[in-house]
Amino acid sequence: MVLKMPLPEDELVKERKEKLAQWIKLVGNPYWERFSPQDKIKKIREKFGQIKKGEKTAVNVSIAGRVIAQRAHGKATFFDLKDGTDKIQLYGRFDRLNDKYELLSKIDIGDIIGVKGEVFKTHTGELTVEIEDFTLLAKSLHPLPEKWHGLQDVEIRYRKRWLDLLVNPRVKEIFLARGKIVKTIREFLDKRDFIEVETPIMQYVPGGATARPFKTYHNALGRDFYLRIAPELYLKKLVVGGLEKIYEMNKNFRNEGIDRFHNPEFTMLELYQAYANYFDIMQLTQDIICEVAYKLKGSLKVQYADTEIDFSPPWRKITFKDALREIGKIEVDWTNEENLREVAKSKGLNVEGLSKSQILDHLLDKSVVPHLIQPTIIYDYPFETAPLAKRKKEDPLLVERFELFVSGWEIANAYSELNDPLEQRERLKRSADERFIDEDFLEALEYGMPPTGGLGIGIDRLVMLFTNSASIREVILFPQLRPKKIT
RNA sequence: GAGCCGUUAGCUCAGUAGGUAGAGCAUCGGCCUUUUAAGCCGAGGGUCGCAGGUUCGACUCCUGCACGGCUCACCA
Repeated sequence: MVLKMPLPEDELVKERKEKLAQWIKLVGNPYWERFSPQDKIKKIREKFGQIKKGEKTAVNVSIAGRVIAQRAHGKATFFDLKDGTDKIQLYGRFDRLNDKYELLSKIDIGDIIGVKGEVFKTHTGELTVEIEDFTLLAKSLHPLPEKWHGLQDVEIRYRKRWLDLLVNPRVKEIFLARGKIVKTIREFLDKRDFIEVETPIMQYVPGGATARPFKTYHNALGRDFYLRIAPELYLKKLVVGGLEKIYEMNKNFRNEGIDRFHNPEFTMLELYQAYANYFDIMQLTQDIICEVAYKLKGSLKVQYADTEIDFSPPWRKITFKDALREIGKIEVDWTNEENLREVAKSKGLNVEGLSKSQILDHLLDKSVVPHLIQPTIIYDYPFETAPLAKRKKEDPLLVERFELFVSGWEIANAYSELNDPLEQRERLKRSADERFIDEDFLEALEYGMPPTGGLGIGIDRLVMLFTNSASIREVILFPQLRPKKIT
């Protein structure tokens, strides 16, 4: 399978290559040029935005960026130049540039140039830099997508994200927001004395969840590895080691279906706090997400699609049992497996070959979760649904677990960690594939892990919510697509 | 994995009840020294996703395939 498409030698590319060759002959190799812009366009706009129409500033600036539009008028030419901060109009005139004006006509849309010149405002009120000198720094050998409609083809947008970012301003906004969300979370946790750690992505035993893993092979060690499906077990080993407040912003890999909520590699925040339980973690989750909303939107109300989501605390909290009954309209005694299966069937679920915990999950997913538009916490799950969670003292058939749902999706999953090593061994044996039991983890627990609260937040979905994105692919820079086969 | 929809110029899109294609932007040439989706005149650019089939003739109809989107299934 050929993954790389050769540059199509179409007319447009040929023309630009010829222009580059001409430029090298006349001026020199642009790729060797150096240019240190002293100014940023946004700053220039802030400083001079208010000057009058036709006013000249006598202030020279030096800026660099990409040409995104051109309007030639014979002996005068306008360009729009975009740097990392903003865009501004350039104006070049023959009687100022003389011989160099001819070179200016060799500049194409897409080229990266450095410019020195005076800031002024045109008669029509457009803040402009009059070109006194300019340098080509990189030639664009391909035409840019159209200025007005941008790049619409989602497939090209994802495969050639550089183009998407260049011409679709909203895309840049999404990823700036993503960066800000992640930064906000880090700052929040740092302030509360959490330590950021990194644990192995290549694991011998893929634990902490039950998704299908990706497999790989290490030559020198001569054995298989799995890409992690969750960092959970490693993080708890660190809690045993005395790191009492830790988090990892972790990429996970799950070998499952791809849809608008699932990418094979995705980002989670996982954190652990010793001497906390799931109620402490509920509070923490609420605090983190409210902080994100404030920092990003300046408000706890967020528009998603045609719904306003209000993160104002306290969030609705309801037990698993009540959620099934009140929201899902399901009356079931799940301690009676017969009854559970019957009820699930009557709700249209195909329960063939499903375990009890899977049926419980499906019941919740089908009948309850879609109704949870405003932030809702469901807590006290049947113990079968979470083999790493601690049982409730008052009702050992339940575990101290909660999940946060917003907009009908799961955003966070958390529990009081099971720290009884003997029970943990039993619970894992019962629920997991023998091969996938991490003995090191169990041994670590045997040394004694303090009572601990743990939390996982799906970062991609959180970013979807806060950027009003319909698909996870919109918030991942390079989402997974099939390689395009070229014959 | 299944169903539905999509794929036409570099980009955004029309189109043919079956007679081998158009526009705008971009590009090239000409005019134009304050335009800004600049304007005016002219030009080039397409194996209509790929491969078969039906037909005198397929971009159009049929089948298969590829890639993408949505829905479902799968999925801690």
